[in-house]
Amino acid sequence: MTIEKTPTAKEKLNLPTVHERIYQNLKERILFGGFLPGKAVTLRGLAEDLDVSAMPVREAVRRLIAEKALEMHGNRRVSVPLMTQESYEELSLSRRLLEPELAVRAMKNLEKRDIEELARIDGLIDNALLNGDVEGYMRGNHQFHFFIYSAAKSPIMLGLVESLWLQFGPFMRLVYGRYGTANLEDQHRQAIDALRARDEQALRAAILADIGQGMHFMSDAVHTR
Amino acid sequence: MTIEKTPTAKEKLNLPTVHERIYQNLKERILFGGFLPGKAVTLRGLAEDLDVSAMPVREAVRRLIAEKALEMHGNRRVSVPLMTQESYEELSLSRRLLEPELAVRAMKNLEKRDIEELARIDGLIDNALLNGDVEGYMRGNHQFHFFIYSAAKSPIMLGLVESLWLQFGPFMRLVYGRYGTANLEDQHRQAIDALRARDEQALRAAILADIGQGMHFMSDAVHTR
DNA sequence: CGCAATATTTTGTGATCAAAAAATCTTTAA
DNA sequence: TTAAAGATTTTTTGATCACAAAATATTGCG
Repeated sequence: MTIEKTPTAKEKLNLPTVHERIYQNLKERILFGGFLPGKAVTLRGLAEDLDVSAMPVREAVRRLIAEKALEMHGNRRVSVPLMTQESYEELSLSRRLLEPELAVRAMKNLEKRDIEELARIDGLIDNALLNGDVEGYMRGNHQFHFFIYSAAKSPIMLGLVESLWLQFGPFMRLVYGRYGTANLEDQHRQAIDALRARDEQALRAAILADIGQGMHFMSDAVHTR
Repeated sequence: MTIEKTPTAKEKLNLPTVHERIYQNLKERILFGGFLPGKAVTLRGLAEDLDVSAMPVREAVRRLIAEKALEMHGNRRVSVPLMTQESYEELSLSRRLLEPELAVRAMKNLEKRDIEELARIDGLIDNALLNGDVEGYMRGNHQFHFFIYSAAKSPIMLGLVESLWLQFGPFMRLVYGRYGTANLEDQHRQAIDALRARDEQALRAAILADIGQGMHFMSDAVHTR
């Protein structure tokens, strides 16, 4: 009988390194509202919160800086970036350039049951909207888009788009927290229909429309200050 | 009389931190041919080469991994990524989506004397091509493009494009090193003309043509293996 | 010779600490 | 009271080390 290597706790949870775990933790908070724009971030502070040494926090934070999810100032302080009109405009344009393309590339890989899964996620989003559950909406919306984009099997473009989402996450949370989710309507159905029909043009239009609504909502906030 | 703080060597050279200096060093090597695809990179090895401790090397390497300039494998080893047909295709598409847009955004900020500077850089490129100076060509080409793109004052899009260039740099160097630069023709003049005429459509076409030639040259190499 | 088992070396990871830089608080003088 | 000067604290940065995991080299056996 061969001796089975007993899986360590690490392996069970699929969390190979500490800095990776910290990275995922921080990324979630940035994407779904744990960190608001302007929030100061210190290595020591995070290390104490998360009960680890400064080293893995350092690696996770530097990675997020490289991904533009955090910002390092001239004085070496780190914070969650504020949204400016210029940044907002660039993010919006970049999304419109990349995301429809990614969706089209995904289309040929999305089977019937994948589209059912998307419909299920869309149901969760509707629910969150009804309940005014901002975090739930943001999680669902992210899941919906990246379920599609991941199917494109285009890791380079996916990485570009992930960086964009990290950059507007905190601001989006701020806006929805202030104005609520009541005015949001679910724009995902057209995308689902387009995927079912395998209609490339309709899919592009649907993704553009969805980006348009989300970003337009933020556009108001960035202009009125 | 006030006591002037004597500027340290660091400040003179504008190299605030060690890891920043290492980062710039590695980035140059990746962009212009110091590192070829597949090359293994170790923290201790680089630290010894550069005569610093492992720590700042670690930060620089992790940053480059986040920017997709280096690749970390499942076994935690780091290397310069190999080019695959899929990667090549994604890089090409991403460039075609982003760079013309960036050039158009730059156009309104490029004055007459900026365009003269571009013509000067283009002259250097011609020279390098004549002399079969691969590194000189790559440096000039990079300088030409990023002189334009930087004028767009669009840091987010610029960051996306920088990541793309880091990803094809090593492979481009490999290809040009193998096939020479004789077959390359200078495609920059149309871009300069379009900028002079402030013709947006012509500028888009010129940037697309330049991307097309550079990437097509690599395309041959990635298919024939 | 071929191949599996074992030993050695190499390498990334995480903790700890000293030094430098920046921010904050305190003091002092007009 | 206010603002500049000085002292204190906080924070990042870089070096060093122990440890674990992976790769490589060595040994031993058929």
